[in-house]
Amino acid sequence: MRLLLVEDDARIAADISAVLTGAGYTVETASDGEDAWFLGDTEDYDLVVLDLGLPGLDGMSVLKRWRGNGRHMPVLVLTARGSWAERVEGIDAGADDYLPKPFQFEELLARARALIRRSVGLGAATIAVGPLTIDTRAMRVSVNGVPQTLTPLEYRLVSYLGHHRDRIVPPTELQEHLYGDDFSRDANALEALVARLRKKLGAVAIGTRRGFGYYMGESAP
Amino acid sequence: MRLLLVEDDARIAADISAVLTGAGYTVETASDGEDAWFLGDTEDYDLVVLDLGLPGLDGMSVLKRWRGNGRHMPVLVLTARGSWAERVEGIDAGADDYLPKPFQFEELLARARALIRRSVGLGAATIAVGPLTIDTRAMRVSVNGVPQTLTPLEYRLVSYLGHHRDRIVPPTELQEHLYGDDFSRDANALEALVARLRKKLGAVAIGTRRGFGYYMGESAP
DNA sequence: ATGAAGCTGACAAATCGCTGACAGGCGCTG
DNA sequence: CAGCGCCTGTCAGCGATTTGTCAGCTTCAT
Repeated sequence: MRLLLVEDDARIAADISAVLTGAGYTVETASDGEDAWFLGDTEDYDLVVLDLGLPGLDGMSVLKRWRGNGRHMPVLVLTARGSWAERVEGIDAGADDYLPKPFQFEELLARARALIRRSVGLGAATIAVGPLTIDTRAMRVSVNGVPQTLTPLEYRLVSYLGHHRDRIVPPTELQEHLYGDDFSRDANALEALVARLRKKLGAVAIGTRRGFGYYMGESAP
Repeated sequence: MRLLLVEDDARIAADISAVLTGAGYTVETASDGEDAWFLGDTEDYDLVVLDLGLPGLDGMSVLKRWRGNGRHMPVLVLTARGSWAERVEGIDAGADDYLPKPFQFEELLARARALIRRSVGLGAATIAVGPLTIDTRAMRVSVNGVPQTLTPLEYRLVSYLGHHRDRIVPPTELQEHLYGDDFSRDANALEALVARLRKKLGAVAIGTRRGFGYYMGESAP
């Protein structure tokens, strides 16, 4: 299950992201309205968690634009407590549920589960890229039908690249996704991780475009 | 097995809850319609026991809303004796069974078992996984035909994993089903429980996928 | 040819899960 | 009510796995 988290406060975003990741979701984040709008419009998410107070384009406008463009993924809106006006406006704009801040993480998880279940049910659970099959429900990857044992971090990398197949993903984006904004790590950690993965999945599974990033599937010249 | 008990009279709720807990279920309670609706909408229960006379949102409306949102868990409704009108309305609203008050606790337990068994499918009272046999009616587990003595908590864990065989169950999900939404426990409690179980049932009974969760049955690489 | 970017194998650190021991709580019994 | 036994959570330590770091090597573009 793939989530988009839209939250401008980096610390809060990191916390929420950690909780959701821990619950088994693949989390991507956007910190301003433009980013959020672009990602929600071009990528497929199983759920969007949307904070309303954003720099640039505000959350409500982002939501309206998505719906206007026919994007129907469930959206969970984080509101200030008791802000009725916002809730009413949100309903009109197409929000599916609300969570007043501050909230318990357990409650966030519960609502996220409820929304995902209601909308997708089980959803398309596998992604196929070349010889690879990624089963997002069992969190398992097969090469030519042979299941592989991946570590959690390895799995997250494959999953992310799989969701962004045929696109070159810059290292910074991958680091952000894998490690959040914890910048303590050596840049080489990612390269080492890729090396280990290629050893398990075959060298062709992940491609490199020197100076730009990594990709799975076909990359344009 | 995780149950939601909806009952506004605190004394009655406590009694029923005690009986159900004693029968090996994890019971959570709601004392008004709003609570009940929210919990039933966001959490996964194997059965809901619903009293109709509630303050705030009444039981029948709660049930209708759940069904309207696509929530299909079995619901056992507690009605006043001989209230035919209620029964008919309840059937339309999506209730699965009725129990006229006052009732014997044994009857409540019998109906609860029946509903849960029916919903799990197969109607089978026993689950077989590898060398294990789980008799859900007697709440007993056998290894190669040899009955084992399990504590209530141990049984619930085996039972849950058995119902979800061949699937990796994340620790968070297990905690939720074993302990309800009581989040106070140390993460290690679950590990300790698994260790005790493996000692009784054999090390192979429960598998671990490091970083992902536990499973019973086939999920090996 | 040369420097930067990326790869790799070895090692070290951090993390995760397992286990045995212990203790508090609860119910049962005398 | 005290004493006992069982169930279960907590703690601390261990061992295995996972992940980060480092140093040296290869590859690629200019």
